[in-house]
Amino acid sequence: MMAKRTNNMADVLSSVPLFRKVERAEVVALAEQVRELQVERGEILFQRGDRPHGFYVLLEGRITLAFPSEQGAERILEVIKPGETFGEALMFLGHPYPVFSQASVDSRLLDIPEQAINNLLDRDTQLAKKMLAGISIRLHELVSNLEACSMRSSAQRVACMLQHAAPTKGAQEYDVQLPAAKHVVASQLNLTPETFSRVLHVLTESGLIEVSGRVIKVLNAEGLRKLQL
Amino acid sequence: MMAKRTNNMADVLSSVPLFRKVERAEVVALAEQVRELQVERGEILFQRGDRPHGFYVLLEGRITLAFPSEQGAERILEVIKPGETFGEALMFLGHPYPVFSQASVDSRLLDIPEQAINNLLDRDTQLAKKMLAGISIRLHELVSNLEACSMRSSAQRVACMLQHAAPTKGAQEYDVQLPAAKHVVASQLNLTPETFSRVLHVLTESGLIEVSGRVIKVLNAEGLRKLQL
DNA sequence: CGCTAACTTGACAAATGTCAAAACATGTGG
DNA sequence: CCACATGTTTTGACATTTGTCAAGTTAGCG
Repeated sequence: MMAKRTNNMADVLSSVPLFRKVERAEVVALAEQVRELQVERGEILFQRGDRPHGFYVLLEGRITLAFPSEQGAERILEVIKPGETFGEALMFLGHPYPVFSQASVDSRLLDIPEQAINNLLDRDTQLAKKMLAGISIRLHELVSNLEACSMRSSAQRVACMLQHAAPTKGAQEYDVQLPAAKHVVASQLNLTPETFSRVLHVLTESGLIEVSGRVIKVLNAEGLRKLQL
Repeated sequence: MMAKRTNNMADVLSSVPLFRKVERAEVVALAEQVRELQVERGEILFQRGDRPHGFYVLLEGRITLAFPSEQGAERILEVIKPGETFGEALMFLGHPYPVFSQASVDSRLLDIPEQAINNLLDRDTQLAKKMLAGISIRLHELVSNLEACSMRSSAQRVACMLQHAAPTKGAQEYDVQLPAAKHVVASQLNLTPETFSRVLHVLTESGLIEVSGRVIKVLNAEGLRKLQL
């Protein structure tokens, strides 16, 4: 029975990009040590200030990482999607989490203890490289985020986001489906919902986009790009 | 003669924290592949948009990483000090640099080619872990930076910086020597020099600090902390 | 329908940036 | 040691951007 669970878990682990190339024997050993978690919509996985004991892999659902604030005006830093991992960096450092994490829908995830991954890193250099790559991506995203915050106006940040959402690079017209409620998108762009709404209004006035609910039709990608100047 | 150079270089490499525990034979092999660079004050090491071929270790001097901007209003992201490495993350990703790097004083550094480090990572798992830790620190700093930008006012950012500069945690009175010209510090805090100056003025008025040139005397650390709320 | 939550709009306030000028340092050559 | 030239910092007046609060409006959903 236990072997069954372990085998299932090993299969699940192998389906995660990070562990795809790890040898079966290692995955099985790892499977013994991971814990599967279920969290409901709205539930907090960890609070800012908690100490990490490992890192997480999201299997299903959606987890937001955000900075808390007294008056509930949180700033959403990142939305984790299935297959992605989070919390590795803090685990390696042993620092308390600077953000809190909350499930925005019912979610299922794996909790990988530090010990387990540390052992595995000693035996699988490919895994180490993958983790290096994974953290590097995060780092790069943060740099972009910081650049957006410090070098760009609200309209430029929105334009930038719309360009990243283009289906093909260079497309002039396309539809963007916002991945979440407008106030969530606004928070990721470090804007208030009001400002976000006003920016969309202005871009509409200029004939660059059309908004209907959560779908934004980009009419003139070139025009958006020019805003960036 | 060549062996001499290699040996010297190996010694230099071993003195860098990242390579301290790497075996002598490996360090010697690495030494063959690294290049030492000299850059003069003001010289640009790489531009935003350049493709990375490896990463850098700063031996001597000071390198700033900054976002460029048309009107020269660059935003300094980070100042690299001797012993530190930079550019690893972008190397692993193969993405063009999002920042440019400039020597703020005459500097000496090592250029480690991607190949070399990749090979070494396959053989030294301790090195991999160290690099993971190094990139994690960077990531954590960026998160803090982003939090400061998006959750804190100018005065709070300055107060936060002054607290980090405390010699011992909890000290109530201490001197802070600014590490660079005020406009550089301002840029790191994502402030204009004018705003920075005004903030220092306000903090002085409130009796929290005293400013004389590049030395700031903190009179009441507790008061600074309360600003943060 | 009617309720709730999401979104928009308007009037206003606060924070920060811009530009220009003055004050202050700092180093150099006489 | 002075006087000048250069670069840095401060100050003031003002513009701009963005946030805040309150009141609508709209849109889903039971």
